[in-house]
Amino acid sequence: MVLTERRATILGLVVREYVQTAEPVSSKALVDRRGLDVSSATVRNEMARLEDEGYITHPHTSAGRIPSDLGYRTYVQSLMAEEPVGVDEQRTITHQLHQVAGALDEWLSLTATILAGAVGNVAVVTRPRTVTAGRLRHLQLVELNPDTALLVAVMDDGRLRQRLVPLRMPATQAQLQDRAARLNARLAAMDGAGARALAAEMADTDEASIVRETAELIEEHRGAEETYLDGLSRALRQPEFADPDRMLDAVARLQAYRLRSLLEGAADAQPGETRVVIGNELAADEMQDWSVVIARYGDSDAAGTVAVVGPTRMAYERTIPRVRYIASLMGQLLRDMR
Amino acid sequence: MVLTERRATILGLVVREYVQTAEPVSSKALVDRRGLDVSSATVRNEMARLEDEGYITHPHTSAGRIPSDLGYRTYVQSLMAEEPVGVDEQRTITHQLHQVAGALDEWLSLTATILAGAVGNVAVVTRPRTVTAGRLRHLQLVELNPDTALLVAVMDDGRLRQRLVPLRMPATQAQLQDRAARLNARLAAMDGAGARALAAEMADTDEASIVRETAELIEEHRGAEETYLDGLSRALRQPEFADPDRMLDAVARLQAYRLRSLLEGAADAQPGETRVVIGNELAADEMQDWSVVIARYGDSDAAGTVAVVGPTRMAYERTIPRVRYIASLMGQLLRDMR
DNA sequence: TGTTAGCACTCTCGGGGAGAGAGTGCTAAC
DNA sequence: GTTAGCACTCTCTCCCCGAGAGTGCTAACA
Repeated sequence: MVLTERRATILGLVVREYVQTAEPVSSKALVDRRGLDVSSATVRNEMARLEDEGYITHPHTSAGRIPSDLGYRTYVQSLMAEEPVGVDEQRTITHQLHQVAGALDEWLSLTATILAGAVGNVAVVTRPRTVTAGRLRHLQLVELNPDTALLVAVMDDGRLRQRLVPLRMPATQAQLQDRAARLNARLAAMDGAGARALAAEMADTDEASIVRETAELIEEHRGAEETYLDGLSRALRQPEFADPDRMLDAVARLQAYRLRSLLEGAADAQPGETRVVIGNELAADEMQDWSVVIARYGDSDAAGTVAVVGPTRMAYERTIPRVRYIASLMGQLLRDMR
Repeated sequence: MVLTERRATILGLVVREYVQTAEPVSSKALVDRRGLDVSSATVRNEMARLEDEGYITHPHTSAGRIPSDLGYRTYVQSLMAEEPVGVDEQRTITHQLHQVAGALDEWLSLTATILAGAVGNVAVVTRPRTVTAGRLRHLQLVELNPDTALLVAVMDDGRLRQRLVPLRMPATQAQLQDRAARLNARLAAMDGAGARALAAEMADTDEASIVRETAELIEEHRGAEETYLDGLSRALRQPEFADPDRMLDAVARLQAYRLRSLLEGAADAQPGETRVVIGNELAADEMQDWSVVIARYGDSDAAGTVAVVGPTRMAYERTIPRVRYIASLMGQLLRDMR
């Protein structure tokens, strides 16, 4: 059964009104506040049909309607008009972003803060990862004391990893420098397995153990995903968290490391594409009240994720374009960096 | 007016009982559950005196007593018997800690998690900083593409900082290497001001701009404090946060960057010393319901902070020795690293 | 003089209406 | 197909009341 035009209008109004007020929407409220030119009785009839078809529900008999997940989905898919990011807002955002150009991690964390502020929900940003994700670009050895050196690895996604390595033979900085240069020649662009293989075929010297440590660093790096999150305390002010149990639940759930499963859903998305996952569409059973708006940024060389996480009652028409905008900005900045 | 022995006993019992139950403590409860061998009427008399002297208070006429900040202070100072960290607990902790030896940042974040788990409150750990805090140990240049290099600075506290530098003259990795070696000779152990002065007296070349960027990195690094925090969602389960407003307030307040003022109070503490700051002793007016147990770890070369933050109703006898134990472990590990 | 039993008093907390209000679904008329 | 009217349902809030917990005071006792 396809939605008649009027029912679609009413559904749209129900969603907008509910998103704004967080109260079940009555037929009368729609007529009075949204200027429908039919009577509330007609609206009630239509609402009953919408409920039959699964777009809205009833918390109890004498309450207004709230959108179901299907209702939100339909709204996002075909009823909503996106609210574009205004010129002023664009200017503010780019201005804030350019404050810290140069240091990727500060820049990512700032992006999460800006996005969270723009949409009033929790924002998550992941550091861009290269497709190969885990090849060495360069390594360096720094003398700390006669029998310890600091091994610094620059990975192909521009991230650094460090580790202390004990030296059996004391070495000066100049000697370490030479050694690093030699190893760079052999290890450049290698992945963990390659480095491991190389270490295996070397004699048991300090150099072999450095190669072994490097292999470990590379593999460690492959698995590590760095996420930046902000906006929690503001998101918790929303009425869905008025109950302390729910609030506690949200806090526990939004620990960065638990978000991964939420973000995985968009791993295959193309940069430029923005996905919306609503309520029961989320794989995680215990997150049925949540929605995620998610986009990938970057290009075929290196890509990361930007997302907004919040209750299903979310201002999708604001959130979606803002996630998209931030993602495109980040893609641009990432290109500029190279 | 000095506390009589019996009043001291009663105060101690009130604190212990209240910490355990989170309910105001009645005279009857003390006699029944804590085995005092006087009548509840006598206890009531003593409680009235304790209240006159400011050690305990009354939420309302017909409720039991709860400790005041002075009551907790007295308890911590002279009534409490510390609950030592058991052998099993020690083993568990050291075992967990040794899982990640080698990578300082993972190790710090794990420490926060372990401590939070051990005391059931929020734990905060800061990365050790050197006293000079902001001298360069070593710099390195890595070629990214013909006109950009990655500047990697190893700071004297072992932390890395990176920045992209544009090159006017394209350079190969080998050339960059030479350049880095030359600059290292001139910049070694310099602070930000020194590097800045050096840049000023150099001709306007790529090298000068690298030195300038390095100066900025050093100064940036000086100001940066890295804090690791864990245990929030567990701490929020305590009854003091049953009210959603209070919970929200706590979440907003415990954002890592707001904790600095709390931790500053112990900046002058010696490693080995554990400080307790209770309620109104905290400088921050809006944190009067909170207590902080704090210790410094490290030595005269490099030191950081370990702290537990929670409601004034805190199991001090458990928390204090655990903070101290973790701090001493960290000091040890830090020594081993060098 | 310190301790204790007894008792009146105070305050909170939870449950149980009761009434107001909001909103629906249905019916009948237009 | 639309609408007015109306009975009905359900929640929400307020208020009241009784139970219970705990105190402070007084007077008796050791």
